[in-house]
Amino acid sequence: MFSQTVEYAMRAMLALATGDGTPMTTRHIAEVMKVPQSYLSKVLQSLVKAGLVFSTRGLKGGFVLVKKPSEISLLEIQNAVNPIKRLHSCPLDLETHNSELCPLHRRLDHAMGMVEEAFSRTTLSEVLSENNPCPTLQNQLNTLKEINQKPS
Amino acid sequence: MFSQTVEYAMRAMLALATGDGTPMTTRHIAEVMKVPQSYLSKVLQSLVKAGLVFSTRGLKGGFVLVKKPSEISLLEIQNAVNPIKRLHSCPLDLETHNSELCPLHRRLDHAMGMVEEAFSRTTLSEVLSENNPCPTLQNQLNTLKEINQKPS
DNA sequence: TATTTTTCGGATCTAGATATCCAAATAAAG
DNA sequence: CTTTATTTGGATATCTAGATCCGAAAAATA
Repeated sequence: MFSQTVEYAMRAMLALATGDGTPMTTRHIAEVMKVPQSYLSKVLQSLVKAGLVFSTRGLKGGFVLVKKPSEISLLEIQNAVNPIKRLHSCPLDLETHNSELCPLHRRLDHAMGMVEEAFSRTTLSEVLSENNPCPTLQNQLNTLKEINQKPS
Repeated sequence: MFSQTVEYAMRAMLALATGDGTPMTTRHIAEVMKVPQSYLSKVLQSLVKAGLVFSTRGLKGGFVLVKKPSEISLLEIQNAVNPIKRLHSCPLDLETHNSELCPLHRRLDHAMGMVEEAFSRTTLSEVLSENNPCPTLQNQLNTLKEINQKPS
């Protein structure tokens, strides 16, 4: 139901949210978050264009978040790479600008609205703050933190 | 967010729900519901395979609902053509069969769950029963009823 | 300045969703 | 039995998401 690109974008943003302010490279994010590197490169470009991420080229370059993790919602990420298209008029008759939706599309739009709202209420820091018995993602993030702390 | 195929399937099921028990042809549904006929033909085949619709070939043939409109939910239609894939384990580590999801995928799965529930609570007859100031879909359905009533 | 590391942007490839077309099977009706 | 109307299923075409590759631009460092 959610595109693969959105999944990758959210993983990448979570990775960046564990950062310390120094740029994080595509390669690092890709390895730890298990995202195909060459495609992640495109996803990150979208996030830059959307204004969620700042990039610097060259040696010691990479990506950092523009805002604090507590100020970035899942909805912003979703909309940056794959905007949710809410319904404003019945697709059966696109020419009339009716303010009301038909019963079917009111239901469909309402479902999208629920997702939008849930995503808008969830921030990156909220996701990161949760202690979870399922270790998979947490492990990836911890690994990333260790890599960041080592000057290598 | 919802596939075009799901949209077509729901329109077709609504059309069939206005029927009187005599088979309705692909062409009729396609014209009134403004769905590409040749593609609708494939969508209807999916609905038949899923057991939601019964088909008869030949002259006077067409499609009828297997159950009453009040017993058919939007979720059944969605799942017939494009099943919602709930998350049961973190996609980052598919091998472990963890019962718990990581914080990110718990959120994503929860959003899908809300949609599933909303769709499961909505039946075709519920959608049809709503009076709506926006006429578009209602017009299509009324047109269809008139066509059905005429022996032509 | 030369070297190294990185993002950027364009070209391309692949797979799946969307869509079309047609011959074969099936059923009703003359 | 023939004709007509219909679904079925296969082949195929088109479009978009997902994914890869590479040269050019940019930045740090020696």
